[in-house]
Amino acid sequence: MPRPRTPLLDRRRIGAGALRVADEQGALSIPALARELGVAPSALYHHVSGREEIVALMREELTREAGPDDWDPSQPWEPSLEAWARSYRAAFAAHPGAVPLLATAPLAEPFMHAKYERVAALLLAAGFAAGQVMPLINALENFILGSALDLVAPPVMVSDVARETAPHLSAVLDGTPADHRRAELAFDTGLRALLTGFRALLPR
Amino acid sequence: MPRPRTPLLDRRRIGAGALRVADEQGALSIPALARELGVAPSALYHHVSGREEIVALMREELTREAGPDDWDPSQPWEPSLEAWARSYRAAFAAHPGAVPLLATAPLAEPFMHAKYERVAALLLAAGFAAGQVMPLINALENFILGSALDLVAPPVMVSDVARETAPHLSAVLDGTPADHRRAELAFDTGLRALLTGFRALLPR
DNA sequence: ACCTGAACACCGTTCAAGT
DNA sequence: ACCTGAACACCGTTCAAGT
Repeated sequence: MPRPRTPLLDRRRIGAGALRVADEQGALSIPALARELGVAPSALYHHVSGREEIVALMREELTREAGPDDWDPSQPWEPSLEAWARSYRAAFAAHPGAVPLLATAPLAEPFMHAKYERVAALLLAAGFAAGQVMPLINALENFILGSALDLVAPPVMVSDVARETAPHLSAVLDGTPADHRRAELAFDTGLRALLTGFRALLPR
Repeated sequence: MPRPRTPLLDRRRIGAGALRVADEQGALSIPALARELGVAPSALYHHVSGREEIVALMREELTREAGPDDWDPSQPWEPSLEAWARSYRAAFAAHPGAVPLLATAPLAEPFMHAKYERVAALLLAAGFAAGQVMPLINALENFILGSALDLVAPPVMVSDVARETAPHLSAVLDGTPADHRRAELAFDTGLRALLTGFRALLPR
């Protein structure tokens, strides 16, 4: 059935479909995506330039699902920035299978400008110098990206032999959760530390 | 020439060769690696189980190049931890083309135990609680990983149209370097903030 | 034990043909 | 404009054969 009266595909559907495929299979292939969308692989190339653009559409869809950042700009900067970081990471956490594909580049696409604009306004209003703001956002983003990858990291296993040669490592690992709370704890710890460090930069 | 008297390949050479290929081509393929090493692609499978293991060998080689962490354990924890983080990231920075391949998982391989052991010992000696140490290391590692990816991130471009809709973003971008110093600055800023935040966790 | 060369299934992309 | 089906170059991996 060539040329259906109402198009089977559009960029939005492609992005969302790719995200589903990556979620289910832990990887993305064009044939798998075409199957998911009920079309032939070649049909996709009428809407996107190639695989790379599909991944960009996945990022766009992910951001959409993260929801609007509707935080109140009159609120204090710290809880607002924290909420932004958490929702950003939560969006990744909702798609663990897609993380290795998506967390390899910051969401520096045009549709992200609105988000950056609000964060920049927030930090400027908080009293940070203009030259400080972008590095701060950048650093926080790096931490979030790395923490997203940490969501799908294999657990650190210390073998019994290593127990003798690495007593301190063994000791600190014993006191650390091995399940999903490990990554949560690392994220919480780092986020808190970053915010504390940011606060110390403000004039008093 | 099958079965040379002295083997053409070993795991060490494979890891180093793969790193060179990724550096030069920005990607790794088995045929390209085989060409680099002067063998047939199938020869590789006598030494590694597959592509995934080759990437693991690349990480191993990267760590080797980062050099031994020979910091003095009697030194204060903060400059030592900072030096560790910087050398870790510098290893990535030396192989920008390989970063997307390598920065997707923490170096949680067995050969990393020695490194973790020393950092754990350092932080315990500094007075951090046993339950705090692993989350701290984990958080720092996430930041380093994200910062490594940032090394190869496309520059954030704000078009002229966006200038009107995103005045704050435009303002803070004007005060930020667009070249390689952008990523340096973000890393320095985040690292400093993290260390400050860590310090605040210590009992006084 | 270590390498080659042929072979296989699969992938991303292109393009002529159909409506 | 939008989809199909055939086709192409390429990739990761396997395996029999050679020393």
